[in-house]
Amino acid sequence: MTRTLHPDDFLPDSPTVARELIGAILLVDGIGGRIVETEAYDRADPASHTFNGPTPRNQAMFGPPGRAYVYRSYGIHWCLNFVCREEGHGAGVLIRAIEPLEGLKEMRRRRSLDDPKLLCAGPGRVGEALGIVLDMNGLRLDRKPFKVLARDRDYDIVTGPRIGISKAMELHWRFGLAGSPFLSRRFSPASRPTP
DNA sequence: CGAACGATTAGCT
DNA sequence: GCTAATCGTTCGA
Repeated sequence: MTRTLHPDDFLPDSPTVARELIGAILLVDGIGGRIVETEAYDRADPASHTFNGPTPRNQAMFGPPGRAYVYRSYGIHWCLNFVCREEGHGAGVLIRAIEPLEGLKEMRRRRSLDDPKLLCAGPGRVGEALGIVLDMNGLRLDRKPFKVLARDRDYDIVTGPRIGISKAMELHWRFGLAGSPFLSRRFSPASRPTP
């Protein structure tokens, strides 16, 4: 039995939410799959878009929890985050990789790619496969076009430093489903499953 | 107003 | 492993 996540489920700190999201199902207009990799960001976090306070781009992250924060990465890719904490805090979770389960045909068409292991293995790839666009910025995650279902059981989780950043490398705020073939990158062998 | 810089990816060595 | 591609955001002058 699965439960649709409610905005209140996103009130805890972002590393806690990022960990809870491993194994959850994310669908956009019915297309998507199981979340297998996430990263947490917080206001008091030099690597976060919100570190220097509110700007036009990051306003959604300072809005209420349980909403989408969509941003353009490297002028090319649309990346999806889930806003966490109480309104005004500025925290969120980046969705970095998904195990494709629903709408494989449409995802393959959007990505011009067959290999399911590469369809959603990275935040930009997730954005392309799920059809994320800027119009979705700020939308509630418990309403169309989104559907987010809580994980149906416990999963073994691995952690490590976040990818593609140069600050706060000491924070191990990247979370992954242990052994998943759908990760954007392997976790360091030194990273061990956590309880 | 100009310029540097990315929470990345694909393609090549 | 290395780098070009590509453009909106952000910050300093």
